[in-house]
Amino acid sequence: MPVTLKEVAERAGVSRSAVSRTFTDGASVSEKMRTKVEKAARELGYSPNALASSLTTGRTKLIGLVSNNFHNPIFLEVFDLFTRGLQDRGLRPLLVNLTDERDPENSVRMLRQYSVDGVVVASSTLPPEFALAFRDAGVPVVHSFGRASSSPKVHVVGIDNVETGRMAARALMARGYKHVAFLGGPRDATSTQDRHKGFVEEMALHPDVRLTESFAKAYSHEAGRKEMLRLLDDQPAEGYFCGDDVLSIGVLSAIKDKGLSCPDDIGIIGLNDMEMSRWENIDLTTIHQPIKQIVNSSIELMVAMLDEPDRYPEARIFPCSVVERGTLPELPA
Amino acid sequence: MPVTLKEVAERAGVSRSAVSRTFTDGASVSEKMRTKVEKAARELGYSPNALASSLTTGRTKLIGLVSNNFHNPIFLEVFDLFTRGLQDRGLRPLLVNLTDERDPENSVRMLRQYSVDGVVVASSTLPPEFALAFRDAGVPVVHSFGRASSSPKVHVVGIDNVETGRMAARALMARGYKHVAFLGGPRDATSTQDRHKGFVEEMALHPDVRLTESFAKAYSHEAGRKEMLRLLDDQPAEGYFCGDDVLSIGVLSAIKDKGLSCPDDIGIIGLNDMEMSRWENIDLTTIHQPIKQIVNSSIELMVAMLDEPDRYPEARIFPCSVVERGTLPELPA
DNA sequence: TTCGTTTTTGCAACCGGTTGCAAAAAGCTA
DNA sequence: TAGCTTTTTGCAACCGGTTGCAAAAACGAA
Repeated sequence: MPVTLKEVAERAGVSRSAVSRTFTDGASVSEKMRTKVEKAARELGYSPNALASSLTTGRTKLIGLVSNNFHNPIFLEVFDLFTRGLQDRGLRPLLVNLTDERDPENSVRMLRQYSVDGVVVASSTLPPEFALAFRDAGVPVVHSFGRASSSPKVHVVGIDNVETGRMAARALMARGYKHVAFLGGPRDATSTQDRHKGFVEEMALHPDVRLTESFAKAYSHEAGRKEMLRLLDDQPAEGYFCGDDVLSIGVLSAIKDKGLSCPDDIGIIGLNDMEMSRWENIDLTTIHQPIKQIVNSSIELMVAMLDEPDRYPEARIFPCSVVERGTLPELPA
Repeated sequence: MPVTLKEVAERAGVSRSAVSRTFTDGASVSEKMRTKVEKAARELGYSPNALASSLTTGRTKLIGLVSNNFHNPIFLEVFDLFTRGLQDRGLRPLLVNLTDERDPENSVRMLRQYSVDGVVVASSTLPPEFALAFRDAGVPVVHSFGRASSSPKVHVVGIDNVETGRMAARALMARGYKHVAFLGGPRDATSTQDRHKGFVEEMALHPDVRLTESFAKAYSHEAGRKEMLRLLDDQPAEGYFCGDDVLSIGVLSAIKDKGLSCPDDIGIIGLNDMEMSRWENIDLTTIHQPIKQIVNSSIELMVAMLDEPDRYPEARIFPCSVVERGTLPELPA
């Protein structure tokens, strides 16, 4: 059983308020009082109960961190950045795994029971309704890796997925391919839809080039591999823009399995530039998504919202860029 | 601002206790009262404040999930299993990232401020002092993937790392190698020490076989790759037991880089059998660590401890087994 | 219908803190 | 040293719940 304020007060021979004040910064306490209380606290090994104080202050410093894809290694990087960034600001992440959860209300209720100060939805595949549900419940929310609507209802930090689609198309066109393909992530994810849109738009400028399209069931290795194995049975394209990196790696695995080689037989460009894509035995050409900036910006936004809950929603969009590696042929000079 | 108990009580025209009771199971409430209160609660959109109730019950249902390696993909699997398993039991994981944290006291203080009901230390590299510090603070603790001491001070769930070392040695010996090597993880991790011990012990039975040893700085791709590149400049062994899977993959990358091939020039066996090792373009021969069982058992143990805090500490050890894949030559028939 | 039992309900105190307010102490000026 | 300000301190109420206890209500038996 932990030491309480009252015990410290008794030992120091002062009132409970005095103890409370020495532990709240900005409160008025004399130097003499402070040292006396701190001494007693140290001797007793006291540290204040954050949850009890939240009752009166209305602040728990708890932030819900909501995600749904625990099979995509990029989220390990995302969790690392979020946990450290939040910790550095004295906030604590309450991790929520929404795999298999379809009802936003459910998660809202759960996080509200814990009076989280805010919620970060970190996912490009969760429908916008989740972020909205939190907003409607009066909880500050940031949707990281979400879609930047033109009239955003919630704060969004991420990238312009339509533009990345165009970028990928241009990268493939630069190779002179005559048949390219879009192999997207799950159809209902806004990120997939936007990347698809941009890709198709850009390809419309090249009516002579054949374009095929398909979609994997998830942003995962297995889904990418399965879909590609299917495609390879038919008439595969020369170059593929894959939904994301982990999906790309699944695709690479399928290509290798069929005895084909990348980039000689088939070229691949992914999206994310996760750590693994840099590994020399993967060496994936991909579009860099600045996740560090996105996460840090999300955290800053969250912190700002804690002081200003009705802050006007904004979209923060970070530019991406192609990282040339080994899964597309070298560019002609 | 959320609805409170009091408001529900007023609307239903009953006492606050009555409302409280309808939301605590096992409490005595008449059917009539229950429906009346539930109606009012529904209309107001009330859900009880878990933190406030924790004040009197002494239970927050918050579990600290402590880890320090966010660069090893296996931990994404571990987080997935933990978050889901805890959620299923009505518990909530408070994620703590201990990268760069050297002082156990610090993390203890932090988690105590949030009155977590228990702590799971999920790491094979954190020194036992961390788990001990929690225990000494009177917080139920399970060390998952920790070392099973003969006189355990805290609950440990994991594998017999010494035995895995022996296993790996036998697997390499079965290939008839005359020069094998141990390429461990960080020297100060108990898991590294134990795997090393077992490996050396088993190799002592083969005095004719040359044995070399080295250690990478972390269980990470980069560390494995760096160390292997260094080793390859000298006189490499024929077969390597690598600290874990992600390290193995780093090693594979180094091998490929030097124009060598695996398993023809050099054989590799890892440890963990993480999802990625099954990927066809990695196809790592490795020792399977039953992480699903370990995680679930850890959770069960934690749940048991919540009811029985002074439960006598036990070690739960799960057997491992070699998974034959593509990075060791096929076994002679 | 009455009386003893059992169940249901409300009161009030408490969990571990915070905070507005007024009294007490300290500081300053003359 | 008196008189006025400013700072420090303690009191007491409150945050949103829970719970032991006793009163009230419902039940059952005679």
